[in-house]
Amino acid sequence: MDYKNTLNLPSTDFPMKANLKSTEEKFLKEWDEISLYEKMTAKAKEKNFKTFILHDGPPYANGHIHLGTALNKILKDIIIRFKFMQGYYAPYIPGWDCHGLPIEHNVDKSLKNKDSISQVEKRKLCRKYAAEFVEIQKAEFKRLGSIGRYDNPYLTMNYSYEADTVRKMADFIKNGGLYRANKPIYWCSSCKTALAEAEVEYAEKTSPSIYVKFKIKSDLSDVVKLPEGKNVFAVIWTTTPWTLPANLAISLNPDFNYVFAEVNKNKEKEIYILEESLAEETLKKFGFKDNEFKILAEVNGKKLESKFAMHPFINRDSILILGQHVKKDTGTGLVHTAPGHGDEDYAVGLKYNLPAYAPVNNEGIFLNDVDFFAGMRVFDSNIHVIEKLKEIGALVLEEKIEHSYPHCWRCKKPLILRSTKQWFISMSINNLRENALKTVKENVKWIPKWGLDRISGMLEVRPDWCVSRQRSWGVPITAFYCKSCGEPLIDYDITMKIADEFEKYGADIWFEKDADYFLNETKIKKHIKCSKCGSEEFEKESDILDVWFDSGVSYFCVLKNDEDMKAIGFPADLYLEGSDQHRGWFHSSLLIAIGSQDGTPYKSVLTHGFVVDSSGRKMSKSLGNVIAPDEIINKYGADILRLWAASEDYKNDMRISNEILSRLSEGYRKIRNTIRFMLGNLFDFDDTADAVKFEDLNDVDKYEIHNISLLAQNLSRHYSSYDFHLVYQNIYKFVTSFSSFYLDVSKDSLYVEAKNSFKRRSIQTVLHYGLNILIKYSGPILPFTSKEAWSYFNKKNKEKELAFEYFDEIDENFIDFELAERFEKLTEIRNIVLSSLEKARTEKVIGSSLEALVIIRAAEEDYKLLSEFKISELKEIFIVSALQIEKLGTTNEENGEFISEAIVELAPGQKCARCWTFSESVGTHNDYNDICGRCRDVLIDLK
RNA sequence: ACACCGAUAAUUUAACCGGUCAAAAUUCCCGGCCGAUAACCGGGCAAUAGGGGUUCGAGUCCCUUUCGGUGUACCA
Repeated sequence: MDYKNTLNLPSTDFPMKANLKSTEEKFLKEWDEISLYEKMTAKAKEKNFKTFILHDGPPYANGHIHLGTALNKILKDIIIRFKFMQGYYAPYIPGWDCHGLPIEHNVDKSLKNKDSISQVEKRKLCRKYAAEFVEIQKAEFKRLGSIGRYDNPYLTMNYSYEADTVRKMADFIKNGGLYRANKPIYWCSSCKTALAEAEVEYAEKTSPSIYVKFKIKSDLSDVVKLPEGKNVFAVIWTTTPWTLPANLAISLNPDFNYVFAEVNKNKEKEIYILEESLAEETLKKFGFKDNEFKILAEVNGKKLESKFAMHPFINRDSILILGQHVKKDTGTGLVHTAPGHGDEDYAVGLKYNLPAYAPVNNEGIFLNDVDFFAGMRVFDSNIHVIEKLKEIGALVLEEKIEHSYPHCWRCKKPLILRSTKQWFISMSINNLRENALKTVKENVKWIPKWGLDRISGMLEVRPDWCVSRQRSWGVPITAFYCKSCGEPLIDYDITMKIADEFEKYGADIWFEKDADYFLNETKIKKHIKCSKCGSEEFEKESDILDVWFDSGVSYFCVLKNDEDMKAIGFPADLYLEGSDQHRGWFHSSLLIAIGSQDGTPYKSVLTHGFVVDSSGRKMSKSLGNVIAPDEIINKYGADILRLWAASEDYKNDMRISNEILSRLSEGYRKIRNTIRFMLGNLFDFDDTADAVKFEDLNDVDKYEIHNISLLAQNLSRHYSSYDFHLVYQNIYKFVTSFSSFYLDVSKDSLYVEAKNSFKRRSIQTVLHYGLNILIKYSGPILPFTSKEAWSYFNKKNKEKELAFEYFDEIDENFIDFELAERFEKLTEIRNIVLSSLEKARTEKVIGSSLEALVIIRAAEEDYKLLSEFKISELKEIFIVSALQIEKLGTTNEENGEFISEAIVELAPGQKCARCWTFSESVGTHNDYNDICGRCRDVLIDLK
């Protein structure tokens, strides 16, 4: 007879095969229909939960998302979902960075003739372009399972955001932090704009490396005694020959000593000035042999201050000045100084009242009044400058040098330093630098903690923030210039009024109306006059703000001014971005918030590493190792991608490859299958009617309740400290051990015992308890799979959506370490039994372990432990049909301890056709002669 | 150039403050089961990047080399 139908075999419709792609798409539609996120927030608000604010750093609205952005969004989503389930009100407002050069670039590229279009029209195109990518990325983020206020995100190009950006700038006008100056800044000749430090990339570049001699004009007799009639030269080194036309000085270090070396040059003797320690080496480099040069004298650098040299090819003096920036690791110890083309040059030039002379236009072309090189592009001119130097005999040596050189982050072309008039936010006014350094140390938790060192290091050395850009697509700097004298006018009240205009019409209005509109027609202020010349005619500033200012102001626009965030949003509990944002968004947000006296914008800052390939190299098109999120989602599903994001420690770089993903899918399948098996065994279980009280549970069951409760506590802890890889690790470890021990052991009772038997209900109670925890704690990481599992989980009073559920408090009574210890010791004995069974199996004594009779010859301690259990219990735990326990003699001594051993024989009796256990009771019943007594009782009961 | 981070079996992750033979799982190999079956169970193989040092004891601390990543930057 076939007894299969009399067993309680697992039954569930939860499919074994996930088919994630299509179920995910189905669920996304459902979530959209029921407005999942809105319901979650409404519910949390209603319950007056504590708040948790994760402020989204805006990705740039250009192009499709890549794995890096996907990783970031997934991590954020895990946190948001966890916080909600933990009973927080955790509103999440995603944002996008919409202004800026890259978008303007792409719009320019799409135009046939970019100069034929007005600024206003171009801005419209940029807005449209950005809006399109916001929609594309929004769909891509939602596809990852990310939830948030996607219906109403923050966009830096929203009118209200643009207005708030200007209002925040107004704070800097008011407190004097914003100033205008003519000084060297990074300039991209191709993009024709100034750039900030955050927009500069360093790349290897080959440059000329030349030594040039400047003839000394001044009389040096008061300093040093030299032979009459010899020309004296200051020898400098530079890698940017094109800056020589702008040379105004030569810098020496006041702490260095300089030698006068006589050299034999074409049978004539001339004298070179070089730094003492570098002289010999350098002269040899120039080709002079030991007997071809002679050191005549040595003087301190200070002595040469304010002497004059002659510019090699321009009729102008070059003054010798002193500066600490002169080093002796490279060069000659004499530094060519062009205050218009270098930071240090500018700084030292200030002391000597040298102008920031930079005769180069915005395309990087020499102005018309530059002798010899007018009209040339600066980098092209290098070779001509060298030619010129050769021609006039001023070139001492020419080489090539490979060095890292600043490049534009957008067009990847080399940058130049060029002094122009720009707007800056001062690091010193209002003690910005000092205050920022103080607050990052005292008020922010950095995870990992080296984040503090990183941002502090940057804050310590960074120059004033150049915030103006010579482009169209952005928020204008609301300054004016007097038409007759050029004096700038920038005013707090006017700016605040302009902000109101932006609120209504967007920043576009700045480009549509003329200066008069803002200054007079709007009645902002009447009859404004130039403070310098009294003229009433003004023109508008054409510069816009750095996009880092836009995004940096997000805490203000979103956390302080958004309807949903007001009063609860500031400061944020958490900022979470890639570790490159220490110089980006973390930095700009901080400077703005501190600079405008709003306080620290974040309480903690969490950073993650970058996505790299399986061998640890970064993904790049040229290496061909780029994987698109889309590809992974279609092949494996978003839950697998999320599991990947959770499974690795994101504080380091995150490796990804097809192999890694397919390994991960195995892990996923294990978790899914265990859930499925648990579901299958609960098909007839009603938790309110059938659950066994904890006190009454069998010991093994109590032991598992202990394990599960401990698991829940650990998971909660790891989630709270954002250690998702430990969450995954723990879930996974639990699932495998639970499956191979408890589930395996329980199968017999679950299948064979009567449906409503205590034993079966006791186990089901554990399964129900465990499944509830397993599904809930998988929720933040695997929202799709756990939603699906949840829908099959029969529990009274449960929410339809897992996302509406909360984690349950763990009853401390469920945790019993003493009990656990007993079972852990028992597990050791079980392992001995299992290995004996394995041996017997190899020897073909048995196949299934149920064919076995096990005789345990137990050592003293083990014997004591075993006698605390009933034989029937132990039989189940070892999954054998018969068991005998004996005390061990004196053999088997190892390290002075007695080790228990197990002997395996074929079990007596016959195999029960129903439960497969071997029993002597099989064949003793007339009514059911092929089954055991236990099964017979169950069947009789069934009737 | 400098600073910081990282490198654990074929793969991915563990190992608290330095403490016993470095823990899992997946892959692979061997076997069982055929009532979770594109499943389940048992067994086996296999690692601290290289070299030094501190220590009774080091994956863990220090130095160094290699590789990878990130950041900083006045190489004029």
